Amino acid sequence: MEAVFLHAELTIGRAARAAGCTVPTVRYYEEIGLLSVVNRTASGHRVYAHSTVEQLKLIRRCRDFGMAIKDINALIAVSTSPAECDAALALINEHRGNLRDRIAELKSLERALAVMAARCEATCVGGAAPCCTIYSDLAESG
Amino acid sequence: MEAVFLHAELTIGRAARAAGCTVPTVRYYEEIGLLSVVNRTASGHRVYAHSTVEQLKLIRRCRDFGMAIKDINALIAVSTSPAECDAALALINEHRGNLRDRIAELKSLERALAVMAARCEATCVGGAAPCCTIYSDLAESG
DNA sequence: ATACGACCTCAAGTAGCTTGAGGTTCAAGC
DNA sequence: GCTTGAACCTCAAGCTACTTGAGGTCGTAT
Repeated sequence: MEAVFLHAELTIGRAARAAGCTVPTVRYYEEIGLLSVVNRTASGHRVYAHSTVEQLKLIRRCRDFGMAIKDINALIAVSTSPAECDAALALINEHRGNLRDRIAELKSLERALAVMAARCEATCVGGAAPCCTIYSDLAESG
Repeated sequence: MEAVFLHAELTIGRAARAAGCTVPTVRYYEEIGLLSVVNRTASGHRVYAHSTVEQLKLIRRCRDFGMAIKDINALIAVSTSPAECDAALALINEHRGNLRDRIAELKSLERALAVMAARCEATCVGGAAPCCTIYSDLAESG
């Protein structure tokens, strides 16, 4: 008897692979209540229905988007009440704003580092100036 | 006697403000050995010399740049051996690469979210479509 | 029969701090 | 000289989002 798992039901390992995360991560999501508690085989192994795997994929995708778990919980919460499209859209747009802010921040950091590297290369020619500009640049507010 | 602290020596509160972080953070840096152990007054209050405050500023600036503490430790380590400009520059450039990768990643996420939001606005006109596209978009691999 | 991978639970570790409890010390005003 | 309130002290625990490890069971292929 090997057909214990129907085509739509997966072990935790296969569910994790389908969602692109690790097995302990899946168990962790269940533990904190982000993923609904799943059925078990007689021996205690978890069995994942197709819909649960979809839920897991959604969670992973949101995490990959940099969303915090509490925000994903909020998104899932509004998804359970039908036609709460406005709320979902608002959450998505809020997160877009966060992303844009973070991108701008990182860009300015990268520019500052580029300036520092260029100054070092110009000043510490030969690679052995004891007065390397990098440390003084780092210590300055900028 | 109020001139216990010379003009170059600061309390932990002033040092933290100078570096733009909190007091517990400064103590934490000392605890983990990132910041050197400082002198104390007779009553046990920490006293920060100008050079220590500069070191703290450097640490905070690197953290603001998104560098991990172990990387900052490496940078400080090369800074103690004179003329290790090459090593410092290599660390900086490595971090620039990390930053650029992260920026590209976030940009693609933002684009994907923008597409999702646009699709929702186009499909769920009126804000109450029960078939909102956001959830199916999120569940898809993208 | 035996090996081996995949599964199980529970506990602790990770980064980089923050927060809280409970108690001194300092500087200023009266 | 006394009191108030801010700033300091230590130690411990909490936070996010997981990962890692120990020690054991289950499933299946040979």
